[in-house]
Amino acid sequence: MVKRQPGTTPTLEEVAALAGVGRGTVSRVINNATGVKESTRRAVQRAIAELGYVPNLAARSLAGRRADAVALAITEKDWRKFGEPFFSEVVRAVGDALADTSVQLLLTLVRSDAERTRFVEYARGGRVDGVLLMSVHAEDPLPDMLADAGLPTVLLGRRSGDEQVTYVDADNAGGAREAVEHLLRGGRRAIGTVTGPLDMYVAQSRLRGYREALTRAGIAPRAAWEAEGDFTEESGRRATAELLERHPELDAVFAASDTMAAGALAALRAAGRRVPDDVAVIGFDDFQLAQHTEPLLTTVRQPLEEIGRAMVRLLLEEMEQPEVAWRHVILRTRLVVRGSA
Amino acid sequence: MVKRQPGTTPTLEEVAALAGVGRGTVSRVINNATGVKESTRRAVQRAIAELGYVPNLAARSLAGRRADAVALAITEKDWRKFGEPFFSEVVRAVGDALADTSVQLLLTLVRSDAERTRFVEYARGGRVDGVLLMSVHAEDPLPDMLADAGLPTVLLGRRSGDEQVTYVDADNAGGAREAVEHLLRGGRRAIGTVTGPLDMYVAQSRLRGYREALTRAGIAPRAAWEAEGDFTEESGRRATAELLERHPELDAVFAASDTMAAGALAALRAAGRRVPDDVAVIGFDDFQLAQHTEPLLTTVRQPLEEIGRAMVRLLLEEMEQPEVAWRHVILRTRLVVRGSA
DNA sequence: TTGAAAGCGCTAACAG
DNA sequence: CTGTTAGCGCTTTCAA
Repeated sequence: MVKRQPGTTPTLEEVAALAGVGRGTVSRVINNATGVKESTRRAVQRAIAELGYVPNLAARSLAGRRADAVALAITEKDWRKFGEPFFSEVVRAVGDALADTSVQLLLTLVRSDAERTRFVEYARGGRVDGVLLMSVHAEDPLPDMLADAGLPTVLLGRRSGDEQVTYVDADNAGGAREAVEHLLRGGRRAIGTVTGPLDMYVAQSRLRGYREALTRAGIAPRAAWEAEGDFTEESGRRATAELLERHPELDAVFAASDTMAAGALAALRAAGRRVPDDVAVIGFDDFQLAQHTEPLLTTVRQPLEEIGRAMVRLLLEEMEQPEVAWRHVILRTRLVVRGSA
Repeated sequence: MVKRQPGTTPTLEEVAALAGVGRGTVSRVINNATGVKESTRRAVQRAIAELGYVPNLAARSLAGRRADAVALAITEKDWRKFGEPFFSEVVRAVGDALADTSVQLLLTLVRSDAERTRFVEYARGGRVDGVLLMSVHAEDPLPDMLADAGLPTVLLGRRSGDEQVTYVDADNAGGAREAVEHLLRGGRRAIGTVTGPLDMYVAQSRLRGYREALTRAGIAPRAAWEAEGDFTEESGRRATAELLERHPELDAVFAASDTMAAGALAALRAAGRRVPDDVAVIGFDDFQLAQHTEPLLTTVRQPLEEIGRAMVRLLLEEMEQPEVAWRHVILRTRLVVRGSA
């Protein structure tokens, strides 16, 4: 690695010389500052065009202490998950939220300790104005490392009930409760659930919502009606198959993710059950992939667009109000009824 | 957006003061330069630890004209493709290739003209040392914009036969030829193909390889045996179904991607054909997802790990030898025989 | 409305 | 081996 041909890139100074103005004036023009005579502005712009000038961002951030970039770090050792719709949809949502700003979105992978160290140095080094984190596991120290360094940081989802870092989350318990209440209204009573991995807070919350709904309806939750998955389709299939075998009397299943709901459907059909006449299925829609499941599937919709927007908004607030220790935003989910579950 | 609390972050100067040395010495220590007495080195490191010092990267790149970061830009309007294994595998491969360097990998999305402009300014602004591009469409001006700006740029795949930007590609024609030759050796004669989108060079190359194999075997290629897909599973299914309907005599199918091969398998089975007794299928393995297809499927393996390494290597060469206009590397594919196709 | 000047924090030469 | 110095290219006062 060696310096790119020096002198090749025109500097602000050269633009100023060509336009016959001072450097300050050129700076004002490229930053759209007010108080520049229209004629000089045009002269400067002509010079910029002639030289093909592009501002050096390193110099700009050094002088202006702003990077005009934010990182979206993906901290997932299991790289296969990167391909999942949930991830790409979140990336899209955040990208859309930043679409008409001048802030460059940088996705980074943080899979190992070495990568974590490198990323923290990168972020603390002032190359980004803030960091968005998704898919953070409960034991991950990265959020605290960043927050302690004074970097604006926003999590998607929380690591525990008393997360001490700014986050955006969906109302997981409420959404799950609503789903199960829908089943109850439809006359179902023996409702099982396929949970997410229970070391994740999101999975705990959805399970809690499921139990609350049953309790409120006067039905005592039964551990035997709960089977744990890991948010993959295969786990949904397996967990549902187990559930059915142990409890043929189940007349509905609440799956804590859309992917697992797809697996649940497959398992039910494989077992010769009709859906939903025989057994109804509701999933928690992580990623708006309704078209991949079935039209008869009623789901709880997690508003990823809004989550993306909220993350960006919180990040801006973090930057502007460093006196706030942290803030939390919970977004409402929505029950989407399709078919007659 | 507002400056992060100024003065909050210790500078190299403060470290030097605390350690009682000059700034140059501190710089040497943090850059692992040789020629520093062990005792002073330790003193400096103690000061660094005490202050929690982290180098300011903007200042470093300004002074040193190096960003220590490279961008991997994903120029794909159709964002769904981001979730495909090919993409995530390439990202992983490049990430692995950079794993034990101090170079930070930054993924960026370039979906619109606005994003393209923003990214070019970012890259030209000196925030990255080079750019890797994947999934570049034939008409995309981005590679030329970057290369013209003097930025080291490496494409994954080429846009045409005489690509004038550095790229890494697989031997698509050779791989396809090998696949078809394998079918011929197995006694198949009526071999159809499902091609990729023919406005992409990679699809043209694989089609060419297919035709060459037939020609060499004394079989005249027939347009009617060729059906166009778009690298998706669904298109593979549809194209294969068409092929079979028009030409029930086909005894083998070469699919120009693994995804389409999966679709081809489904179509064959739906049509009641047995695989491979009745009709054999070979796919071009973009993404090493063999486990998702079938054990009986023989594939052409595209070496993504090596492609990632080669891209990184070429990028480094671009940086070191700006006098080379461009360079091309074609990697060998490998026929992986599973089952009896 | 504009020019001049003072840094931003670091690297790299150059003296010692 | 180590301190000093001169920038890197830009933003931002401060005068004019």
